[in-house]
Amino acid sequence: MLSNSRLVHQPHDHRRCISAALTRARDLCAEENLRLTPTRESVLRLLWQSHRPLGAYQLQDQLAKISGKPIAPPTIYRAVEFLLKTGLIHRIASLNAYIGCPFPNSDHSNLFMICTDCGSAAEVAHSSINKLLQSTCEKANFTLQDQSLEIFGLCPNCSLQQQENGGISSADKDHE
Amino acid sequence: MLSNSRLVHQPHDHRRCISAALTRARDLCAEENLRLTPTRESVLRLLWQSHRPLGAYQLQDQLAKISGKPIAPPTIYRAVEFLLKTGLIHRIASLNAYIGCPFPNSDHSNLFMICTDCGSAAEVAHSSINKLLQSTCEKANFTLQDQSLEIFGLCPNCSLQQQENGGISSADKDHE
DNA sequence: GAGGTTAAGTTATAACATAACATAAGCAAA
DNA sequence: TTTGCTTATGTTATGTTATAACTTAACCTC
Ligand SMILES: [Zn+2]
Ligand SMILES: [Zn+2]
Ligand SMILES: [Zn+2]
Ligand SMILES: [Zn+2]
Repeated sequence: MLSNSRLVHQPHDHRRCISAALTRARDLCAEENLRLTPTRESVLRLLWQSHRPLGAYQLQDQLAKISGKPIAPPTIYRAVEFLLKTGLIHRIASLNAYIGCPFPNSDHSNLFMICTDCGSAAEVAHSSINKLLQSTCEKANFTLQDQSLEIFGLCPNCSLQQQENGGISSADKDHE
Repeated sequence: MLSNSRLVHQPHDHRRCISAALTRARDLCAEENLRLTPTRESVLRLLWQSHRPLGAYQLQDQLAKISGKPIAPPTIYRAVEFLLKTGLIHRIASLNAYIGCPFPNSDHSNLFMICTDCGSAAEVAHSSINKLLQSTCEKANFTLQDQSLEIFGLCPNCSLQQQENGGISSADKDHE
């Protein structure tokens, strides 16, 4: 099981997450002759500012602030489309939001563990889940093409806090 | 594994699907003292007209046609909200669409097998997937609350047709 | 630097969803 | 059977997410 759950949900040097992601992105684009333009790179960087998924219009606001000029929705959606296609980010359908992929180019489960309290989302690549789904599909004569697995609950941090103080939200706390 | 995949993807007397669903709904609402009003029942019936998920505005159009008067979005969303809360339907996040639940009141996987060709969606309750997810969450100290599992591919029918004629879409064919 | 290709800017609008407030229907007790 | 409470619906407006269509600019190749 390839998981970044521990990393996401524990204090860590998040600058390293960001720089590693950007390096991976540059390498991958160089290899495949794709253009990681300034806009695309900015959107990717924004998505790596935290381990929480961001919506298109949050990206729009933040990019406008950074670049000091108004940004129209298509600009964001085009960057997002590119990053999705190259596998550098994922879309989380139940949130209408996007998040950086910690292991592009590897095998994927498209499984996300999303905290309903703090909003963080951890991607998990889990080969036994993939196998189980695959065999389920085979039994049903269903030709599997893609999957979207989103599970909701309390991340380790928020679980602990719930137990400790009886359920006071930590939604505004940040644990990058 | 409790699956209605076979039923969904094979020719069957679909009137029985509809009437069974409505009977279940009436019983369930009677038991729990909930009001299955005409609007709510109409929306449920519309969602059972086929095994394809319908969006809110498709429901709006169709309900308007049936009732002979314009219907505003809130009417649909309220009915949908009620049916979701009572477990009679599900939302399919990646499609922004809704579909009737074939086994309300049972244990759920919230797992849908969605055909990318004909659009049909079959719900599957799969205890080993649930167990696997549960144990995965436990290992990660993640407190599972809810899940949304959507897998995409070709249903048995469309798989066959692809093999036979080399990939001509059957999106406009109906196999209720 | 001409010409093709890809990306970004711009404007408008489609598609999905909810807020807020007014009205009506259902129901239980006075 | 009126009163008053609760729940459901009607109505209008608006918020949120996503894309269409067309123009301009940047990039790359020859
Ligand atoms: Zn990924
Ligand atoms: Zn959390
Ligand atoms: Zn169900
Ligand atoms: Zn099909």
